[in-house]
Amino acid sequence: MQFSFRLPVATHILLCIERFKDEYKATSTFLASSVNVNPVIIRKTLGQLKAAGLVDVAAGVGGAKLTKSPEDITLWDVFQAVEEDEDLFHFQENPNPKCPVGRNIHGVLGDRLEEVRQHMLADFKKVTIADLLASIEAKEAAE
Amino acid sequence: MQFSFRLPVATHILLCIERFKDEYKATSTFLASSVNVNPVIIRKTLGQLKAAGLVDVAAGVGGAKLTKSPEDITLWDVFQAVEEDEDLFHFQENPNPKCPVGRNIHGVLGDRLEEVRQHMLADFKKVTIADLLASIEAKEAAE
DNA sequence: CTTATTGTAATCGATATCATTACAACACAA
DNA sequence: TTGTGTTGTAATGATATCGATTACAATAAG
Repeated sequence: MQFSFRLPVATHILLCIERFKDEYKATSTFLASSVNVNPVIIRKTLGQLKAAGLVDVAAGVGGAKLTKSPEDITLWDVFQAVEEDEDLFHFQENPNPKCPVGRNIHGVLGDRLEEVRQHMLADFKKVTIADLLASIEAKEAAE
Repeated sequence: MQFSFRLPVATHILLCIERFKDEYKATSTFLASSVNVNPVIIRKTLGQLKAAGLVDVAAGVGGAKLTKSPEDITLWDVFQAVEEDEDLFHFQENPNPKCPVGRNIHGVLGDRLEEVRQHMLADFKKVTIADLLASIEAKEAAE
């Protein structure tokens, strides 16, 4: 069980926009060629990033730009933009209310799992687009 | 995007086995009536917990028992028993190798996300079946 | 008006999950 | 030995989600 491609794809998009901002217009076709997914997927994801206020997309003329500096965009922003804000795990809707375990498990286990999720979100906040771009440049320079 | 029912169901099973160990034989039918899923799901999950060494299941005569004390079983054990040990997110298989972002994103972003996953697993280790049972008893006593 | 692009809907195939039925294997008791 | 209750497992079906793809109206600029 895994999360979908969406966070990695959205992150890839933001990195490409920033990395090539002075060289290429960031159209869905251009971005699709780096990520290697269908341009429609790029447009949908770009739509989510736009709704979250992370990018501006030029209708008609084409191209996307970041609305903030890459130091100010974290994986948390990206995750919130492309994933539903929901529990980490599914819970059985109707456990047996006559069983002490059944009638309390959602509350008790759900609380613990929500804490885990909050830690995960806090971790996401520690990583910025600028960090990732710096790591990429470092790797490029290394070899 | 969420993880499946499996961790909550498996946890529910372990809690019921322990909670009712002196009152009822923990058959798949009995457990199914508390969790409210099909007994076959219980048997499959019980099979995973058995493979992970967390329970003994009596073939033929029926019933399951914990192999360790509930203080020594954590959500990490349960998670490992029922979920694949894989990346948290899918990555695009073939990003463009001619693009500096495309050829480095898996390495760079994958590393950060793996750290997040390790933190999540560490969080799971902090919660035991005994903790959860204590919380349930506390809730029961409260009202 | 032409051109390139975005935004969006619709459809398709693939995959995963859980529910359910069915049945052989098994352990124990009468 | 036979009967009963149970486990282990295979097979099937319904449902949901995801990503790929096609299609096309709306948009902006020359």
